[in-house]
Formats: sequence, C-alpha cells, structure tokens
Amino acid sequence: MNSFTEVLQEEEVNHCPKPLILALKDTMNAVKGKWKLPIIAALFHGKNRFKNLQENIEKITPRMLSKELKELEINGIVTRRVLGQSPLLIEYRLTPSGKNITKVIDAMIDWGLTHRKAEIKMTK
Amino acid sequence: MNSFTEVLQEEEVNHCPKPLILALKDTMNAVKGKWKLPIIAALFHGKNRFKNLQENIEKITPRMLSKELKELEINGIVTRRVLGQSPLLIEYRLTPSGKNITKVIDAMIDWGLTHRKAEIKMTK
DNA sequence: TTTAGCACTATACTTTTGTATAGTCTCAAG
DNA sequence: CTTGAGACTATACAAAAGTATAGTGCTAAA
Repeated sequence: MNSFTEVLQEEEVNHCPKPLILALKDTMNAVKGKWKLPIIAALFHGKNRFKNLQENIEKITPRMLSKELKELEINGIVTRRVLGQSPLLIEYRLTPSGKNITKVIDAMIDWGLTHRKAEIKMTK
Repeated sequence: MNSFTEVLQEEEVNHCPKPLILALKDTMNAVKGKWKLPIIAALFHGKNRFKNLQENIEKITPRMLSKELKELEINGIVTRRVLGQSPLLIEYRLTPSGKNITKVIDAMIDWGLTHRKAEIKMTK
C-alpha cells in the first residue's frame, strides 16, 4: 500500500515521491471548485442530460455547467455521448473511475463528522 | 455508518442530509487552496515554527503562510502556542483532528493512483 | 413560417485567491 | 546604539474562479 501516512514516517516533505503528489493533484482537480461535487452527485442520481443537470443543481449557470462537464470529461471522470440529432440528445455518464470517487467523498464525510464532534467537545 | 454511497441509494440530490453536506464542506475547507496540504505535510514532519515552515515549503510567502495558518487554526486543525517572548518563539501543531486528516489524504492518493492506471489502459 | 426545446457559447463583469515587495515590532547580543 | 533574528503585517497588484445576461444553431411541431 502506497500511502501518505507511510511516507510521513520515512521521508522528508520535499522528497515526497512524485507519483503520490501527482495522484493527490489528480484527486484535487476532480473535486475542486464550487460545482464538481454537486455535478458528480447529480450524475449519480441519474441526471444524465444537460437540462436535467441544470434543473437539479441549484443556481448553476449553463456556462459553469458546460465548463465543469468539459473538465470532468478531460479528467476521465465523465463521458459525453451524442444519442440523437433531433431532438438533440446528449448523455453524460460517470466513468468507472468517476463512480469510485465515492470512496474519497466518504472519507471526507467521515472526517468531517468526526471533526465536528471533536470541535463541539473542545468548546464546551 | 453515514456515507455518501448510502445516501445515493436512498435519497434525491436536493434532499441530501444537511449534516453530510456540512461535513463535506468542512473537509473541503481543510484542504482547499494551494498551500493547506503542503503546510499540513510540513507540520507532520515536525516543522513547528513559522520560519521553519517558510523554509520547508517552497515559494510560500509569509503573507500566505500566516493567512493559511490562521484559517487552519480557526478550523481546528492547527494550534498556536507562544513558548517564549525572547526570543519570540511560537509553536504550531496539528490537533488530533488535524492528524486524522491523513485518512482523507490517503483516500485521495488511492483514488488518484487507481485512476491513473485506468486512464493509461483507456488510451492504449 | 413562427415558436419552442435542447445544448450550449459569448461578453462583460465581480469576487476570491494568490503574488511581490517592503515594513513593523520586540528583544538581545555585540 | 546599531544590528539581527523571529514572527509576522501592509499595500498594491495579478490571476483564477465564478456570475449575469443575452444570444446561437439546429430541428420539429403548430
């Protein structure tokens, strides 16, 4: 297992192995910004069309939705398929990798919940 | 266990439970930006003083270091202790929560590494 | 032939995030 | 009484991220 925790015991920060840094950066890119997680969540819920996504993600503008979908596609998290020309029909889907990102999201939620409990104890 | 994966099977995006959303936001705040992860990593490596951190984190300016340390302190990830007035000596440390964030970082690295392998297979 | 739906794109901003560079404050040693 | 170290702060600026609003190109039905 390659992990940050292990590396911390062995190496210096500045000598942290490049593949780990790259992996981290990839993940950060996959979730960063205001809209990536909401889009991924909506895709999980079977919202696969542009309009559909726009209606389900509160206050997102078409510009942002378009921009973010493109980025997610470039990063291999989402696929874009043309299903029909008339009416114009396009389907966005999560790739297998895109689906696996739930593992990261779960780790984030776990930490967040535990952290909140710890914070409440601290303040009282 | 409260997880995103479970929620996805039961609920609508827009009805996603607030505590989970808050937990996610907390975690995002803990890692977001250019400098939070490098600072956390340096703290793990026992760099506990301002100057020390500045020397070990490449190209960070004192303004950014100061700003980020303050945010990390507010978010309960780092503590700041005054150890001496002369010479002025201040010690930054990760809280227990701050240390636990390795779990999130490990999940990110895991996903990133697996994702890269998947991407390479796709392109050849 | 106009209207309407879908999937966007274009332009012009505003806000947030990060950079560059210099300066402050406090003490202590030379 | 100047110099230097440590831990910052201040000001100005540049770049990135996000918002607001309007418009495009295609087709199909009224």
